[in-house]
Amino acid sequence: MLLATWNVNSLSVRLPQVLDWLAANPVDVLGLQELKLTDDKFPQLEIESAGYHSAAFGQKTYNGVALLSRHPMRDVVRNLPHFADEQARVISATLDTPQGPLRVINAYFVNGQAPGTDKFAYKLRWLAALSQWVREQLQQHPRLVLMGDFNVTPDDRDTFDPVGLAGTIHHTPEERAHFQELLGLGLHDSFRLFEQPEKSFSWWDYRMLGFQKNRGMRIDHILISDALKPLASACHIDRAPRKNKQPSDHAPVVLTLKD
DNA sequence: ATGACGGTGTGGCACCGA
Repeated sequence: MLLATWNVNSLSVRLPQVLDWLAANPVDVLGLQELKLTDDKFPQLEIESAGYHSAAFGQKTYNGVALLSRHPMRDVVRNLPHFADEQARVISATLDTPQGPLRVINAYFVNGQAPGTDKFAYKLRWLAALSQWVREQLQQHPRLVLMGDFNVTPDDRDTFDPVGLAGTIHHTPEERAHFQELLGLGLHDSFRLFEQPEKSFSWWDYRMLGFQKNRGMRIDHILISDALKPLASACHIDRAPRKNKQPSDHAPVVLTLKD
């Protein structure tokens, strides 16, 4: 069973790449972020033709998330129930897989701009609300996955310049403490369950030849619950789509679970 | 210190992302 997350930075622009990628990588579940389109413009038919059920939660211009699944989905929840938010950032659903139900939370975490800004304060409030939601969901769904664009580097290993970028956005102690809090709920960073190449990143700046110089960050993650941890057999970042013409600035992260 | 690149919306640019 394969699960993946990918910030596509506009699904309108990236749909052909998503369909190509799914044809080459027929994952069971794909969480998408930054759709940047409203639900009436969501390409449900094209995705269905590729063999996927879908549930979308979009908005105009910014944000927007969706879950694509080869297995039927139910109990879809949009955004964080106890956190009023104008921004479409979270979609949760239960997938009925042959191995049993799997709860998947797919999120586009707040960027936060810079410490000390209103956006950063919003990020910290949003992170606290997310933790509460994940805590509740874990109580009901032991087989749980939290995937998405976290906009947090968990560790100094996860950034190209840990010294120069120390304390800047995506690298602050507050953001990393929230990441640890998620792990403390009983989740595991599936990427770090396996040996990985040094300087493994999932995002690279479009500017200044970021990808070519591997000046990136690992900010896209797939966290899995205690019950799923023994089933994880591999996790990798697929850099291939970043080499496409008109790429997203993010690359997909792919997790393999044993059946 | 700033902008660099790319997407959107709307407009001749500004805003946002990370």
